[in-house]
Amino acid sequence: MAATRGSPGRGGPSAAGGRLHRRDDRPLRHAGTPQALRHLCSDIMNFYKDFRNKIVTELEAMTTAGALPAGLDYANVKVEPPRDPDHGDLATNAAMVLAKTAGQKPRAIAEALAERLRALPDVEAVDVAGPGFVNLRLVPGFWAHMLATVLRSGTAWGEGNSGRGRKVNVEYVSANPTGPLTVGHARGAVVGDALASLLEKVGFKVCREYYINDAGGQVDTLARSAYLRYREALGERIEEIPSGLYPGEYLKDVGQALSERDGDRWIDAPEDEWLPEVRRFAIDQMMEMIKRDLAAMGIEHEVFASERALVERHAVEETVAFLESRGLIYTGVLEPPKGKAPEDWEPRPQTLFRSTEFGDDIDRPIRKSDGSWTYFAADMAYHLDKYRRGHTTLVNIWGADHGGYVKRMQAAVKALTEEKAELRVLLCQLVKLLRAGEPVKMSKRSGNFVTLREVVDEVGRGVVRFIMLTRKNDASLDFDLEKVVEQSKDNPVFYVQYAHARCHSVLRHAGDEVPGLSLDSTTLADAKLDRLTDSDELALIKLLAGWPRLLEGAAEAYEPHRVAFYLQEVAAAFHGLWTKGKDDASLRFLLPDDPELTAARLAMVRAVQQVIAAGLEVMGVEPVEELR
RNA sequence: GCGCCCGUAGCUCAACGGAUAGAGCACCCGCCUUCUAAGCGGGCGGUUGCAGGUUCGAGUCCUGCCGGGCGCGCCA
Repeated sequence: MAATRGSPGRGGPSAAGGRLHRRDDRPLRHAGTPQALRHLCSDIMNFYKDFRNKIVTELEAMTTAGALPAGLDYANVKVEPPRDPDHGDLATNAAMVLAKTAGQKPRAIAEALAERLRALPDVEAVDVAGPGFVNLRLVPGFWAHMLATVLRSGTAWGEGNSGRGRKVNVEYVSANPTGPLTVGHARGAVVGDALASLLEKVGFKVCREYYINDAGGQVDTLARSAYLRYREALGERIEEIPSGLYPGEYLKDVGQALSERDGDRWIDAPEDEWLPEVRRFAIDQMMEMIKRDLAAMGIEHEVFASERALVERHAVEETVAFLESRGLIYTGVLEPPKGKAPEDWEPRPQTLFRSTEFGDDIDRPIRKSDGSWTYFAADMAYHLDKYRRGHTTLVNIWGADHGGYVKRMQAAVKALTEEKAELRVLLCQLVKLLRAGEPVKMSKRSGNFVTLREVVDEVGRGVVRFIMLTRKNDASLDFDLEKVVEQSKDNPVFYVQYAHARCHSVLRHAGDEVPGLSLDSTTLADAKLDRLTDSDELALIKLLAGWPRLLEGAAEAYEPHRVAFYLQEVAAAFHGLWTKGKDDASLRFLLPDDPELTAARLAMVRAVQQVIAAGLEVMGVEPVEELR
């Protein structure tokens, strides 16, 4: 029953090995196309990149001047925020990285570089610290400028173009059409959907996809189970659901609907007559239910791919023929697994795919003994199909119980695409559903699990989506139905939403307390933003300025949960400032005696509100404007 | 037995190969005449499971152990 792909997960083992590396941005040649414009835009918005370019330029100048040898590799030169804000706004490791090949001491390179960087615009101070870090502090005016940029960019703030319009296929949920979605599926659903949004946000063309496993034995079981309910709907008394069939009560609806459509047409028919039709009917009903449940979560897939359709159009044969032509299919006998009860084991010749040639541990069977294809064979055909539709970056979101399936699928993708496509798999760990600390018992309706719908109906879709992103996907997650609706700082959903609502609260009051101010963000961008000088105000603005970088990093690592953590940081910084205004009235946002400063403060508040809203949008959570 | 994932404060978890490993909870001490105290500030708390290795630098990468989870020929 766990036989679905959508279990909870893990974030990315392959995070380090992914092919989504951003190359250094080249100077722009043609500014005519929208893409080029966007590229230019992203360089300006992610100021870390901008400064990295400037620093590399200075390093090249040092080479020209003879201070550094030629032919240095700048690939490892990084520009990033220092961990400790006291060290400045930007730090670079350039001197330490280049020291060895340059044959100079890191501190010496650092000093020379620092001297040059001091001359750059917007740079207030540069110093060398530790083993050779070069720390830059930027002028306050730079942050005022950044804040204005945030406001002028509006909801587009943070969008980047590291994806360069490349296609990415994200396959997620892909639950078997044998029952309603469960809480376990919810995690994969949310992780996949948020990842897709994240990738879109940085410029990938994303296809959201669902693979319907409608060809195996499980859907025959579904058909037989539904048939029983059909007879029940026609008045027959069903004592007990035989073991091996699905007992879930949701199938009563299917039986009822079938009886209404077909009457008693199948009641005396032999199984081989009714099964195909009942199966199709039941699958359709299940998929409608699943789509409704996904819609309740705000999830909509672009493509629903059917395993049965692949089989019926002989795509599997075609796929296997391709592999055969490459000499990758053979008949052989596998070794018995060690350490596993070998009781019913007997050596048996099987049709095998040489997945070991592509990194798998053993070769994998592609045919069952009844001659039909294994799930794996069909899945290979499916992945080839994705590739042929133009996707060279494939992402699958699976439950952790599918971990053993990853290598063979990656091997298959390598073989089928001749290494032109890459498959990355995110495994989602289990979700433990609790209520006030106690495990929640199974649901009768689903037959086994608490359904996603039940949970969404109880706590709301935004809460489900946010909580599912509060852990890395490879860590298990406790979902406590009581805690997640608690209105306290312990509840991250509430905490972030509260910050957003507080922003709106301030903006609502602004008109009364300081009349005549425009609250429009582009107007606020023209406020005297250099009047924001408090260290916590600047810290907040710097945090907002880091949103593009956060997005790019999260997308590159395939870790949508980082957005949730970032929003908690923004919320904390904002709540902190709020309370600071309680202690020190001069730090209040609304100051009737100083409309100019008020406008600047409101600009900051508006920017916080915008960034939180943008982050929640990536997560698929609706921001609330009021919490009372 | 083999493969994959995980192991960080008492608890739940962060940390882009970087500087003195960070939050929250719990515990202790503070902050509401004022924009939502549904909040904020401070204190306490660590040999990042163990041992090696690579690196200028390792919680992060590599190897080996220990502990936990998942998986391991015709289930999907």
